[in-house]
Amino acid sequence: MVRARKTRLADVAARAGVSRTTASYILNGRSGEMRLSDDAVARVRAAAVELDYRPNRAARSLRTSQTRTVGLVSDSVASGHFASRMLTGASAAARESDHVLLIGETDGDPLVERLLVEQMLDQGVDGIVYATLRHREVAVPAALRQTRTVLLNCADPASGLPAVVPDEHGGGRRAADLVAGVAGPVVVVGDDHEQGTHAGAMRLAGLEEQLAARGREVADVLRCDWSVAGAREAVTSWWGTGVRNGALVCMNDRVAMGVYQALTAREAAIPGAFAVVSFDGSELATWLTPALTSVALPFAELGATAVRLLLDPPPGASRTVRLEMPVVHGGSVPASAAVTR
Amino acid sequence: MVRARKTRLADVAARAGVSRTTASYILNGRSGEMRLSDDAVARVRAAAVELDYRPNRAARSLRTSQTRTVGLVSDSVASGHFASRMLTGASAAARESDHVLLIGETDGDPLVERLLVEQMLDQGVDGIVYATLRHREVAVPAALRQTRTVLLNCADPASGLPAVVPDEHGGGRRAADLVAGVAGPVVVVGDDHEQGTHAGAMRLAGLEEQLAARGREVADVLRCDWSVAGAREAVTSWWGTGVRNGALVCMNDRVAMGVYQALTAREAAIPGAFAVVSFDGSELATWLTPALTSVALPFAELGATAVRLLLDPPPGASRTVRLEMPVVHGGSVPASAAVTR
DNA sequence: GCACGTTGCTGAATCGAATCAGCAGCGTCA
DNA sequence: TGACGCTGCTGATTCGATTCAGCAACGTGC
Repeated sequence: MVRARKTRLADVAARAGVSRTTASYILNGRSGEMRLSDDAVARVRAAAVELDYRPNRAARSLRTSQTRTVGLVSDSVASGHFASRMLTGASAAARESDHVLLIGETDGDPLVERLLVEQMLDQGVDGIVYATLRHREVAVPAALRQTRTVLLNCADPASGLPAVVPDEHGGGRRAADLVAGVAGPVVVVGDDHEQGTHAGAMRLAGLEEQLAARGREVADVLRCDWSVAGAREAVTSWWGTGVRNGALVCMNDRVAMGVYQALTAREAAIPGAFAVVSFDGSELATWLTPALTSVALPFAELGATAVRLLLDPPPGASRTVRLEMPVVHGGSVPASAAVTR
Repeated sequence: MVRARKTRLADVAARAGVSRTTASYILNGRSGEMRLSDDAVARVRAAAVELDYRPNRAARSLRTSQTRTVGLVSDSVASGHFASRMLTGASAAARESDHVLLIGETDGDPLVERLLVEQMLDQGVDGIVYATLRHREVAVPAALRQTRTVLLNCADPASGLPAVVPDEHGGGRRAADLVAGVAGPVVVVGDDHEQGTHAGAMRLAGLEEQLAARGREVADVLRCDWSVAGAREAVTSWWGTGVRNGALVCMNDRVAMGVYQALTAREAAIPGAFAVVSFDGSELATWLTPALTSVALPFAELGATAVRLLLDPPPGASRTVRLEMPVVHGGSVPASAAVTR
């Protein structure tokens, strides 16, 4: 806690033998806007280094009303096991642009949300990323109108705010490509049970579309919530239909874990009898045996993209950026089933 | 983006018919330090509400050199599947005290770490929480000396900085209590392979101590890294020793998952033949069948406690706060084995 | 030798809140 | 009536950087 008296701009200016004005312009890289001798520029630069000058952000913010600060408000992204990587990506991207990332969670409470947004606005954030744990529709709080906002992993059709989301539809098509060559029926496990969640419906739509393009179809959709137990039970009762091979497309990795449990208990071989593919690409996919082939949510990239979009908005940008969902290959699909485009 | 011209303290003062000084004292709850009429106080309060006055943080920070901002620097906490809850707890605790939480990750890169800490110091954070994904020893960067610092999930013996960590030793004793009544040998899966990691050694020490107190002992320690595959293989080769019942104490939930896979493949019943307990208490524990009984890392509490310790340091505080690891009960230990203290 | 343009800077105001030092006005008391 | 003390405030400065407007000093041309 030995904090020496900080050097101010005035100290640098004095040491370089120029005025604060001159020093300010030089250190902000705006010496071109003034006629300044190379000598003066060099002296100021040297003085800044020698004195280890670091501008006082509060003073700068007061003058410029910019804080080099980005807020990220979410329902519960930090609590999410995998979605928290959005924070990793977002904070890295903020750092790239010499900003810092402020985070806060509302846990879905609208009152907390309002207070949190106001708190961030009070702090003078340069913009806010509004994120959700699950890809879904939202209605953002009105206070967000007071600053620049980018939605992350969600959409607010009413507001028309720019958004960064995973390309669930494209992901569905990828899943189709993975299983198109598999013998036996293609069965989806876990329909879109969650109100307002985009993921399920869009993945399914992409899957069906691309399967159709390959002359295949979804034979069955097993209804269950997106949980291990739900999927296990769904597959267990479906087992009674007598199907003994095919492809099981799971709506997320937890569902796939339930599917593994159900199949393993019945000594059905993966990928021998059943190919299994999934969505999420979480670490869980690598823990299963065989490792699960999963169409991944690029969370870190999503977070980083949202922050970049907030800080340097491209001129005539499209309002919604959809990021590709890459396939993380495991061993749950027979190699022979791979269909190249 | 319709941002009306903000109301300043001067506006409030004018509307209330007092000076800025008076308004400032009243709005900061320091009217007691001055002799002020109840009437003036009421008028200022009313004016502030009517004008929706919100102090400019930059101006306040410039004057007071406090920012109501806390930094959290970590190696890769946000990327951790479960440890990211430290962020949840930390940001909630920050909000409680009208602070906001700044986060940044270094990914273990010392250069990035230095830059990140400097960036946060430049921002004028009121303090920094230095966190690690795994509970281990660290050597904090020198720049942290410039501000108040609390370590989270790590310790730096050299610095003597206050720290908040899980009570791994106590957790080990809890695990002992869970399995002390189980028939058959107590076997530990996953020794402390990671350099500088505290968790393994301390859990094991607590386990052995409490088992001894109950007249039991650790029969075997299976060496493996703390991964699903490592644990699965370790148990698989241990199977050759012919032991067909007992208790398997896993060093974390992923290890337990590997143990489940190995046991299930051999049709060894859990908890019938083998009781399984673990450490972490992550969501993974609930995904396994039967649900895993696990001694939990209270990540959210750890994060919250660290921030509280930073913001209101108790006077003669002990330097290291150890938080209890609560048991999350699943079905992987036979009910009869429970030993009450 | 004087007007004029260019070069190379500087002075002073500003952002908005916090805070120290001080000061009218009134009542009281001798 | 004048000294004194109390009440209830206010003026002016400060924090540190940004930025507009302006101005010496010098060279050049006529």
